[in-house]
Amino acid sequence: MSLAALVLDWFPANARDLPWRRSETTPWGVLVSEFMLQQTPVARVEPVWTAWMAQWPTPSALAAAPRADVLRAWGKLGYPRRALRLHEAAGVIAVKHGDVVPADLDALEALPGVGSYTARAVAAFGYGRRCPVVDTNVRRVVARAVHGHGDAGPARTAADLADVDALLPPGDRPAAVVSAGLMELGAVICTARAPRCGICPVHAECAWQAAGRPDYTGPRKPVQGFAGTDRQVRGRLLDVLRGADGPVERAALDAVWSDGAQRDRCLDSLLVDGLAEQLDDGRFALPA
DNA sequence: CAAGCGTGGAA
DNA sequence: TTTCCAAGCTT
Repeated sequence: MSLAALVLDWFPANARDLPWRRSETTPWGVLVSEFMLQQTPVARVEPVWTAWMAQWPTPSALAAAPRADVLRAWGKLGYPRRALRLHEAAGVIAVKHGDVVPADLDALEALPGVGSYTARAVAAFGYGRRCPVVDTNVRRVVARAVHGHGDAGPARTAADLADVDALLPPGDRPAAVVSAGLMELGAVICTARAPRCGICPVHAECAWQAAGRPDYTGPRKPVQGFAGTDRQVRGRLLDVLRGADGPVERAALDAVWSDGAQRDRCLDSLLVDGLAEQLDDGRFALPA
């Protein structure tokens, strides 16, 4: 039995019941979920996605909202520039695509905040197309099950796509199911640390098992620090703006970080990014 | 192309 | 406590 066939058997019966996977979810709902899931755990996304879709069920609905509302709804998901890009993308979809999320890869990738992964995920999960989807989960599953390595090394974009393309069955529907299944496998079974090989549906066909599960010896991705970085400072500044009912005095922002030079630099960068605005009276607020 | 971009749960 | 990591994108 092939890897794809094993995944095809396993996934429908074992898939987590995530709200964006339900049959009534629109491609717009899928796109929103993919934005939120970029570098962010499923558990944190679920409640935000549900509230978001209730408030903005279509691209045009989101596009009509003030950025401040969008940033508050995004809450503490992290990387708030994603929220602005989703807002922008919604505007493009509303005016250039008749309020319908495009199914075409090139049109999808032209949207702000949509790269190769997100475009392919929308095509596969939103439209049921046969379209190789390569994320960190899939790369790890392929590295192990196909290549017998302990983990995926640095991305090899074209080769990664070819690897996955070679796994997918020919039809749109089964290929889309396998794509979702490969991601699910990487998320819940073939995990980065402590993979659950004992209950893995692909165990019998896994090259890593066959090779005796050798350790990964390649280069490790350096883990990003956080404490003391601009990212932390920006997060604190934005948290003040999100939590305030209206504009805040500079003093309220000064209080969140003692290093004035770093604080000023971060506040400037938030203004540049469109995540904050300064009013004529000198106070600061989320953008209108 | 390497670096920068948030946040918080789990090991 | 510290470290690692979670469905990437942009410049």
